Amino acid sequence: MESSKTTEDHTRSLLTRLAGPSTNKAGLQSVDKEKVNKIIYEVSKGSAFFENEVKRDAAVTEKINSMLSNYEKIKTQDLTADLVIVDTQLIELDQTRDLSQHICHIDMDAFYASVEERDRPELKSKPMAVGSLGMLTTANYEARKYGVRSAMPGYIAMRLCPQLIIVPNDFAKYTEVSGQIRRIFEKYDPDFSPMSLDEYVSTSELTVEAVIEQIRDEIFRETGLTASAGIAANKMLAKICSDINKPNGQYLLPNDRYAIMEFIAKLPVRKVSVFALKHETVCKSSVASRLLTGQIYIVLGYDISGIGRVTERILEALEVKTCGDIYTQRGILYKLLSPINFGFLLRVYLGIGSTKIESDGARKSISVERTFSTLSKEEDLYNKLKEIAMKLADDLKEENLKCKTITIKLKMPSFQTVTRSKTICRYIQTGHDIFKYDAELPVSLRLMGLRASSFISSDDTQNMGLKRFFSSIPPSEMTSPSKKAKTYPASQENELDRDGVDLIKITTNDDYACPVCTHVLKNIDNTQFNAHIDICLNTVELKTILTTQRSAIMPFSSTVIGHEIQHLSHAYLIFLRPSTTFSSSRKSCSVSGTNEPQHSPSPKLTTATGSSSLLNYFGNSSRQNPG
DNA sequence: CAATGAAGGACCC
DNA sequence: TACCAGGGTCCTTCAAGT
Repeated sequence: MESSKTTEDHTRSLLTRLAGPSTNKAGLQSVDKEKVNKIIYEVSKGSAFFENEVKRDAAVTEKINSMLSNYEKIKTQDLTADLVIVDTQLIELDQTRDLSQHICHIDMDAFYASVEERDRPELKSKPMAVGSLGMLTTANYEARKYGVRSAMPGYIAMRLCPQLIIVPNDFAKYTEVSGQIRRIFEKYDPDFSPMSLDEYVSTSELTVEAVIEQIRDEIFRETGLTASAGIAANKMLAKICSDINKPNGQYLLPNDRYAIMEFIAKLPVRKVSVFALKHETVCKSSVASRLLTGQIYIVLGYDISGIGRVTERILEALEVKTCGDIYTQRGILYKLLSPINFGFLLRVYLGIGSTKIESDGARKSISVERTFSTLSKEEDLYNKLKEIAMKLADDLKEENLKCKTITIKLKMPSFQTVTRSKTICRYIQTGHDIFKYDAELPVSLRLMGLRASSFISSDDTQNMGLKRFFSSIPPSEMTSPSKKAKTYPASQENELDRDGVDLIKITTNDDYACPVCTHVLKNIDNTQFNAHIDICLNTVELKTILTTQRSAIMPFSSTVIGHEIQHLSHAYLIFLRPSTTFSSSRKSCSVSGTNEPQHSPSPKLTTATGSSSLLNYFGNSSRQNPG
C-alpha cells in the first residue's frame, strides 16, 4: 500500500496547501476541514494562484521523494554509532535546561477582530472578519466556525460563509490599542515603573498564575479585549502554551522536567512554534513577559518561527507526527536533516528553549512592497516602482539608516516571484557589462517591492565612491550608455550620492571617456564631467543580472530585460523587464522554520550562517554517502 | 578552503 | 461584482574569487 500512494496523496497535500498556513488556529478545531478544503479547492481551481500552488506543491513532493529514497537506504543500515552520537547530544542538551524561572507569553485573542467588535458590539454575534475581499487579516470566532481565518482571501471566505461581514483594516486604531496595552505592561515592569511593582507583585502570596490573571484582567478592563497566556519555563513552551486555552484563558506548564516531556511528547509537531524576542514592535498583538523571582520584565515584539505546512509534510513522511516521534526517529532524522534542523528538533523534543530576553534590537532590513492589478506598460511600472522607492527612502530616513544592499522583488501575474539584489559597492565596482536593451518586451506584474538591507554607517560610505570604482574597473569593461540616462534625472538631495561619489579632477578640457557609460565626452570641463558622471551613476542600464548571472541556472525562453538603477534619495530605483517565463530549476530547501535564535546575542551572524552552511554540506555528504 | 553575495523558500502575524 | 497582503528573520544552495 505504501507504494500506491500517488494521485490521492497528491491531491491531499495540495488541498492542505491551498487551505493556507493557519488551519490549526484556535477556534478552528471544530470545523469540518475536509469540507472547507474542498470548497477552497473548488473556488480557486484554475486560477493563476492555484496553478502556482500546484507547482510549489509538486516541488515539495519531489523533495520528499528524494528524501524518502534516501530513507529507504538508511533504514537498512546499522545506526548504532549514530545513535550514540545523538544520545550524547541529547544528554548535553538536557544539561542546558533552565527551569529557574517562568516565562509568560500573552497573546491577544483575534486582535483586530476583537477591536472591531468592541467598537461595534452588534458584530459580536455575527461572523465577521477584518481585511478586504482580497485578503483577510483575522476573523472573529463566530466566523472561524465556518473555516474562515486569517490570511484567507475575502472572496473565498464569502463562499464559506455568505453572511460574513468584512470590516476594513484600521491600523491606526490597532496601534492605539497596542499602546494602551503596552502601558498596562509598563506598570508591571520594574524598568519602566519600579513604584507600581510592589503594588502588583511584592505581595508574594500571589502565584505566577494569579499575577498573569490580574494582568489579563486589567487588559480587559482597560481595553475591553481578552488575552490568552501561556506560562512555562522557556519562550518556546510559553508560546505553545498560550494557544492551549485560547481564547480568554491561560495555561501553566509546571517547571518540571517530567511534566514538560510528557506535555511535549503528545504534541503534534505542527503546534510547535518558537517565540524569540526581537526588536520592539508596537503594532503587534503579542506580548511576552518574564516573571523572575518577584520581578516582571515585559518585552514587546517577537520573532516567531515554527513548524509549518511544508515541514509538517516532510516530517510526516519520515513518520514523525508528534514531538515524541522525534525521539523514536532520531537516528533517521540525524542522517537526513541538516545539523541545524536536527538540533532544533532535539530541543523541541526535550522542550528546551531560550530563556533569554535579549532585546538585541537592530533591525536587518526594511522593505516596501505593493500588489496591484496587473500592469504591463513600462511607464506604469516605472511610476509604481518610483512610488515604492520613495516610500522606502522615507522609511530609511525615518530610521536614519543607509543601506548597502537593495533587493527588488517582482511577482508575475502567474505568481512566479523573482528577486534581484545588489550591494552597492560591489555593484559599482564590478561594473557589469552594460546591456544595450533589447526589443520591447512588455511584461506584466502584479507586485513590486524593494528591500533595503546591509545597513552601513556613514563611515563606510566614504570609500565607496568613484575613486574606488576607477581604481578597480578596467576601462575595457565599460560599455555603451543608457539610452534613458536623461529620462530619469538624478534626484537633488541625494545623500548617498554625496557620500558615495568623489569628485574627479580633470585638469584640462579634453575628450574623456565616461567610466560608467564609456561615452567619449568631447571638450568638457570638470563640472560638466562630474555632472555627467552623476547622471550615469544615477541611472545605469545594466546588462541584466538575469542574463549574466542566472542563465546558467535558469534557462530563459526569450530575450531579457532592460535594467535600470536610479538613485532616489537613499534608495535605488530599479526597473526591469524580465521575460515572463522563468523556469525555476531550483530544488526547494530542506526543513526550515527551525530558527530559534539561540543564546549568544549577536555573534557574527554571517559567519555563523556561512560556517554552518559548510558544516552542513560536508556533514551531510559524508554522512549520507557512508560507504 | 573559508568567506561572501545572490536567489529562493519557509514561517510568523 | 470583487478573485490570495505586507513586513520581517533565518536557512540553504550555488558559484566564484584568492
